Amino acid sequence: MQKLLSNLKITINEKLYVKDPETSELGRNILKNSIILIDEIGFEAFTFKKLGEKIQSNESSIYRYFENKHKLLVYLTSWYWSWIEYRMAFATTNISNPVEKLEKAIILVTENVVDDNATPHINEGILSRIIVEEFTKTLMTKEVDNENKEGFFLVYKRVINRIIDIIKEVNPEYPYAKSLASNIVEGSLHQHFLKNHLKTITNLSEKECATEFYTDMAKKILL
Amino acid sequence: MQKLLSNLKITINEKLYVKDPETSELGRNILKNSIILIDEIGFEAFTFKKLGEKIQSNESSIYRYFENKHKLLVYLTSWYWSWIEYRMAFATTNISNPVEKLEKAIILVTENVVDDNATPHINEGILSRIIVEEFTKTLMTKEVDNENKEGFFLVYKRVINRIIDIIKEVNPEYPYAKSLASNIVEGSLHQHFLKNHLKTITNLSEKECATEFYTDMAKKILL
DNA sequence: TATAAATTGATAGTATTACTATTATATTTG
DNA sequence: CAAATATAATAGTAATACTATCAATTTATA
Repeated sequence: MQKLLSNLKITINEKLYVKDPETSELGRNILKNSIILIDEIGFEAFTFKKLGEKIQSNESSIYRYFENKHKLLVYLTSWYWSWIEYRMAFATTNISNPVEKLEKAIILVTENVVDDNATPHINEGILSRIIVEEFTKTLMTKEVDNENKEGFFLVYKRVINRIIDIIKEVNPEYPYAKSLASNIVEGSLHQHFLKNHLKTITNLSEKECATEFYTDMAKKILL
Repeated sequence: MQKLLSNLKITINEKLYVKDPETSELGRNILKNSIILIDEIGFEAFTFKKLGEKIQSNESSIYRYFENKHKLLVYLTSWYWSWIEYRMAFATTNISNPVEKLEKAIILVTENVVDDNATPHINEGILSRIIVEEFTKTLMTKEVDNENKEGFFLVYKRVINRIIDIIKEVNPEYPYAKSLASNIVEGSLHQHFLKNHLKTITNLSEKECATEFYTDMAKKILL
């Protein structure tokens, strides 16, 4: 549980952890350094043993917080989408013009993320790199249907549903609001991946974000 | 659905295999059954030992064809994109109207794939399911930059480049031809994934394909 | 303050994975 | 028919992904 504003907390599905990592120093250390280590060596090479060495703690202690590294990754990605959802609620509230609301929402899911100093043990900038490189791996497993039933991806779906609702406000006649919303969110991650690794098949340049491309897309489709 | 010309052989980057699997019975058996087994149990659980048991051959024999399961998966996905590229060349050649050409290209990368009987050891229908569930994993590794230099993803990029060229023919003023093309190809895979697993955030229904959504998108953006 | 309870650390152990190496046995080809 | 090549069988290694046990330490509570 993380305080953002004084009264707002990020809550993560209890099934994702054995012991809530936000409740202890070791737990917060696991979160902080797993983000750094996954970013450094990639999720495939990441192990609890290596993390234990990094934080000068024991492998077995980490297992008391997370059953396995997959659930840790789902935890981290859930945290990220909660953080996006929270900021999206803020950014779009009290805006009456639906087009403007959509613009704000698209900015949030397409921009380059920088660290938000409100959470000392989570570096959102690094976490967003993990989202780009590893998020789809949390979905693309043989367990996805069971995990979906358990609510592992609820926050992610909630972010997309918020965008779906705004799209419907902008143009109630458009028949593919759901696909457009999920396409923008997932597509933006993919465009960021391409700009880092397969530069020839994206228009995004090194430090550019995907906002212009997807804002242009949404407006041409909906208006 | 077109058939491959009888004398046409799909050529794959030589760095992806130790011994060309197309040149022997065992090799073709590896290809055929790896597709079936990966589809059945998922790429994470797939091992050369299990494949050896399935084809009544030995783990060590499979290692003489492929260095590791990652390269086998890249081989299979390269095969798939070559097959798509070949059919796209056929489907779009001799069509003078760029919009019609784009429609044909979009159909090829968004439709539901059924087996093409021309290749007895590759079931394209099953292979396309693997593409939906596993393709991004071939890209999203820490080795992506090296492997990209080695040309592992050339065929995939060639398919996208073909679509980029058609988009430019349709509308030379549009500034995001590359991102639109890569978004359609990757996005279509993602929409198919969502219709199978996270149905609430896509408009595609069970047996529907992504053609309508992306054709509509391309036309609204480009025309 | 004493004691119980919970947390963490250290060590050991297991099954599986991802290979490599060796040798024997088929099969193909020249 | 001999030589070359391909495959099968077996063994072995290091790493991974855990589980279990027990001791040491910290924290809570009566």
